[in-house]
Amino acid sequence: MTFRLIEGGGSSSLVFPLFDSILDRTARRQFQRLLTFAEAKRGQVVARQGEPGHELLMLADGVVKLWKALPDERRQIVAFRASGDLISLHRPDTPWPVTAQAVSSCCFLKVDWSALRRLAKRYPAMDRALFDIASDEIAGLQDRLLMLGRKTVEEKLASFILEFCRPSPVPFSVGRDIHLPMRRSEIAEFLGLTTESVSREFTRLKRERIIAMPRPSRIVLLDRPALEATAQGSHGLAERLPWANTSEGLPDRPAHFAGQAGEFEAGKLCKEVSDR
Amino acid sequence: MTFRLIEGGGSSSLVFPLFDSILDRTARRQFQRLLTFAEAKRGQVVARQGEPGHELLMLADGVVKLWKALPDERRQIVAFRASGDLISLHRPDTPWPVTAQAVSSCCFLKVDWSALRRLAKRYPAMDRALFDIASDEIAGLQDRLLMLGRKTVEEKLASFILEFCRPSPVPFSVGRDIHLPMRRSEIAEFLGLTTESVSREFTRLKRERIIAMPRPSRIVLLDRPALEATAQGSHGLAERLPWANTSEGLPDRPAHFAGQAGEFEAGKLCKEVSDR
DNA sequence: CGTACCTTTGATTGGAATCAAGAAGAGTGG
DNA sequence: CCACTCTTCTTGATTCCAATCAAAGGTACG
Repeated sequence: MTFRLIEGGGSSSLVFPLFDSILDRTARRQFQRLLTFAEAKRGQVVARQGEPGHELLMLADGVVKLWKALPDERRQIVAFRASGDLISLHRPDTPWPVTAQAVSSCCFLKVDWSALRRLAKRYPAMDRALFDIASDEIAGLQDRLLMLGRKTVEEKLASFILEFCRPSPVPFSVGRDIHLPMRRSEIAEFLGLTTESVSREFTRLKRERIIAMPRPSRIVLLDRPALEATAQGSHGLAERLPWANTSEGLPDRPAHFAGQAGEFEAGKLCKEVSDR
Repeated sequence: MTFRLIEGGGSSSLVFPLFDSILDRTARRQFQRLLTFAEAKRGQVVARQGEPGHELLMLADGVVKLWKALPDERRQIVAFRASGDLISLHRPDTPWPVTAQAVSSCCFLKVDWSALRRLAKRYPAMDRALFDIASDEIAGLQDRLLMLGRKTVEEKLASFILEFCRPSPVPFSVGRDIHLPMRRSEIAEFLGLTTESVSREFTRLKRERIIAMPRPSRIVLLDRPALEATAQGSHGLAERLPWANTSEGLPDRPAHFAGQAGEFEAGKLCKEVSDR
């Protein structure tokens, strides 16, 4: 996939997929003037947890990892970012909630939050777009919670591999040959595992002809359905409970609400409640 | 804490903490007209994963759990919601990414997303408020990822207890006596553990005089500092590495960027990149 | 071509899950 | 108010999956 940051001609300048569709010609030009360009090499810390976060960072090329750590050296990678992604979504007035570090050579664009908000005042669609992006991020994080909390090693790794070949504008793929820019230890820190477990599971998938690995950083999908089945937890092939009936004793009702109180009328309904 | 939904008089109507501060008198009245009231008893499903999510739900009283499940019955509770919270933040046009189920008797308010967005067009501050809320949600989820991926049983439970006594307008507390509306199994599904592990750990904290439990659903904090230390992973009391020096071989630089290219000038910088 | 890091593989340990009862609450109806 | 029942919570014994410990290939890079 080719990502063209800014065209030389200056005519049909594709600023950033993010705001491109919602801004008109004038706004895009204004937006561009706010941008600052920056680069980082593998390993470099782009933003540190706790530091003030006045700027919105947009990754133009490369891969970045976002992580948090405990007092000892245990680390959890919270997300990987690829071209086109915003690096982090946090309130302008709050410090960075994570540390952002380059996994491969990166270049990105910076915008000052205050300037962006001034612009957003005239183009409210920007705020809505930001909310939509944040919502997608939330949905992704929720999926990852399920993965971290409940999946086994094999399910975790299968999910991981699939996550990086899913959308059409694939971040790391060339044909059916996927390039993994991150190290085993980084995959492990993303999945809540150890390097050894990741490695062992890669070998197992290789042995079972589900993937091939010409070299450690390169993956070829041989049996995508099998990988998808593994990711969802079809261990051997048994146990396939219809998961609808697991709701602890509650009648499996189709409707949303049973209480379904009538329409709410302002000033009429006076409901005072205290917790317990 | 007492939460007054709508005052009878109709004068100083406190709609919802969420939008109350950013809307003027007129807007608040308009907003109120959009609201619908609903209730749910313990165990009831309020919204089901996959169903269309045209409505924004705001919890007025009670506790709700949001969860996802794997094909087998493994479940992960993604969040608990208490009075004043939005139940879920997802794009208006997408289905519910989680299932929302009442943990205790609840009542809440519903707003149709389309109507809300129409209103937001005239009061853009609403969109910004939504983004801020979503950002907070993201930060919380990131913390939870670290917890699920890297913390031990004792650290998880300590974190959990602290999470429900932190903010001043405490959701479930009365004085120093905290009421837990959720069952052990629900705590386990939240922490990525089993019921037994949760129970065992509660007993351990009790034995070590860090908490007391007059009855299973009631907790008294006896030694908050000890609990906080446990939550952050101070096992015995040893190992207290300065975590700054863990960055894999990268010089622990204070600055953000080394590349720090000069100002970006539109139409001048033409950078074309392809992944690898 | 050597060196340093990364990855893989093997042997062993350990922590949380699982399996299995028992104890304590909560709710019900007499 | 008190049996009776059902659910939830606690505790114990055992198993098993992934972490840890340890060492031997591979890869990349100067």
